[in-house]
Amino acid sequence: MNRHDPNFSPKIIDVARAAGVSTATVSRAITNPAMVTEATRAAVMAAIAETGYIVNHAARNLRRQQTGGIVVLVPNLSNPFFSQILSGVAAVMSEAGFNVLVADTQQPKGADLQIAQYLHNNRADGLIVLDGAIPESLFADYRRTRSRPPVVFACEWVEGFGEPSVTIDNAEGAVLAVNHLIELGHHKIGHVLGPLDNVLTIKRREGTIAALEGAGFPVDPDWFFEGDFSLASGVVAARAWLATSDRPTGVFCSSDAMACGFMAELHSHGVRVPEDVSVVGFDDIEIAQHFIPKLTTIHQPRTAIGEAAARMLLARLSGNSDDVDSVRLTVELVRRDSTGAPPIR
Amino acid sequence: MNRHDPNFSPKIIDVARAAGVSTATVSRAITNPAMVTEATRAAVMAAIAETGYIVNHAARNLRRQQTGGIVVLVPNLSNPFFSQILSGVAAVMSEAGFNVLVADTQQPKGADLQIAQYLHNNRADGLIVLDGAIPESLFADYRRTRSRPPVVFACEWVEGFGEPSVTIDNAEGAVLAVNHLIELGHHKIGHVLGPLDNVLTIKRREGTIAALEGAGFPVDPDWFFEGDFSLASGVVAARAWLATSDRPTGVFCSSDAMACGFMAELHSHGVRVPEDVSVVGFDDIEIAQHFIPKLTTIHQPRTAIGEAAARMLLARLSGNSDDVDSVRLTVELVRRDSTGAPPIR
DNA sequence: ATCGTGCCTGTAATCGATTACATACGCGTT
DNA sequence: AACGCGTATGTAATCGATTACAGGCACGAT
Repeated sequence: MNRHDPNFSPKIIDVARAAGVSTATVSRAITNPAMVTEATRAAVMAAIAETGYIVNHAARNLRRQQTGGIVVLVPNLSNPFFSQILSGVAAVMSEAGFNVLVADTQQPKGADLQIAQYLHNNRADGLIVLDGAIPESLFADYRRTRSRPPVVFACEWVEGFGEPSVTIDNAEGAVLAVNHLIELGHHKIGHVLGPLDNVLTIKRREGTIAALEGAGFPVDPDWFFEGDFSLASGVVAARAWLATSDRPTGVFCSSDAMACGFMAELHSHGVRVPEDVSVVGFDDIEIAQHFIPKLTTIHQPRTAIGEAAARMLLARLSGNSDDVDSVRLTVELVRRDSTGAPPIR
Repeated sequence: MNRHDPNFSPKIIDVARAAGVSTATVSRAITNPAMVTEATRAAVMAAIAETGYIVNHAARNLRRQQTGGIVVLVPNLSNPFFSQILSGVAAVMSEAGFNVLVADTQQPKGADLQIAQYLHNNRADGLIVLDGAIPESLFADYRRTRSRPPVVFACEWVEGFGEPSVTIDNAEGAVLAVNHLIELGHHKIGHVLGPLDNVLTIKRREGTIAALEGAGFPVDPDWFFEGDFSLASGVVAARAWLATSDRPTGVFCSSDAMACGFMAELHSHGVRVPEDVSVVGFDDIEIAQHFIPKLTTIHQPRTAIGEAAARMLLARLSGNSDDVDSVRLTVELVRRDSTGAPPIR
């Protein structure tokens, strides 16, 4: 195996020889150009081009005591909501030269063990966590060491965990949604929730109740339907709504997916949106503006969330800033066709 | 920094000492249990548990001349279609102990360079490529070396590339869709295509034309609308359809997203589906069964595609099988509410 | 002329696990 | 008793880049 062998992959020593310098100089020319002369740098760069050298990351990482990658902990990769955040993360991170690893936290097979590994040690230099439901127990070791990789939460977070996060104002979003219904004249307002122990569910419910009470409207437990953010659970909620004797005329769903499932099921029972009932979603996923009717919803900037989280992690990795603070991005109401005045009864 | 320092992370030598053996034996006990005595193995395992040892992957990878990871080249991460395939890949790969790296092939910033790196060298042990539109030039180096990482295509592929793939029978899917419309009595059948240079577009168009010609029906170029698989392009196609004087009564869209955009736009112009026009999609994404009307479409097993691709790559990585053959998974027609008899004119 | 200072470069140790090679031991054969 | 063979283990080289440390050189100050 020499330089004419098609399998030959040049090492730093080959570049050094070609440039007539030492390996140390080559290394410096690559990672810290200011340390070498203009002339040497040029010679090294030429030698690199000539030999077709590419650094061996395993060797670099071993020596530098890092991994060159960050991992994103995603609950349910196949959910488009998360994949768009992942997209933002990947854009920023791969530009910064980091590998982006993904791990699905809801994978049945030993996901916990895998997550523990990522949290604990040397598979990744940092993590971005999109899942607020990581079991406490997994963090036990984490808190104990000081050499733990930095964590940034995005979207969801773990209350009281003490690591920075990039989130939106979920309560505010709910307030916007409910106030919109109130302004349209609705008096009886319902809410389709996500999983009860989910942080987003909790905040959005708080906002919903606050807006309702602020306007002096009833908060009827019969009008709160539990879901899990999925399309299918929106369908289930619609059936519950149909089975309610005194139905709310406006319904705020805690995700667009649930709103779509909700509307789809109502439609197949002959209930019209917005004539019979108004529906507001949350997220503004792509389909929202193309659904029939076009869905009024709370827009969250998903790609921006991912990018912000990535930049925050980058800041923490570069070390000079342990003072990174949590960021809260703004949400806004997007009025479309799924909301209107309540039916005149 | 000793074993009582909270930053101390045990090395293989610490385990070796704790177990009273050499590092070589520890290594063997971990990776090749059959090579050591029952008793030694137990002692090593106990020592590992006691010390809390976790292997340093950078060191292992350096020595083994591998990276421990595979990369998935995804065109547009935020597309739910791809993220679900990614999900299947991740499930299989992380269970097999591989890191799963993702890279978006459509990222503006030097994506090409990044892809070239992945193809060329030591960032990944293998790749799964979901994008059939990777520029030929990037493969130039790849073909030249024999030490290249194995590649498996999934969904899309590069014609004549000579690496195995996991695909569906796209032409067959199109035939199923068109025949369904024909059976319902449609005579004038249109087709909304993806990007013209896309392999899926090409195969699906071939199937469409074959089915049409097989039934002795006209293939009218005015009834073929170019799109790009996105919702937005479905909207554009609908406008084109509306502007056509002699409109097809049945339209087969090459993706569900386009079908939804198509139907949404028709709806806002007062055209009813399926009364005025029947629409068939392709993919069977989650929203298809909840859209209004529920979308008749061609189902593809996305998670299964990802899993199959991952297993195929695993087989190639384990080396013993350079004889892995391409796999073609079956598609099927799912009849829902967006298709019906053509209008009586 | 001598010394100090700063800049650039080279030598060699280092990161931590794997594995080629060497050794030691036990046991059955001749 | 000597030998061969197989199994289990240890010793030390190795993967390839980074970087601590040690020169060496030029230039200005004394």
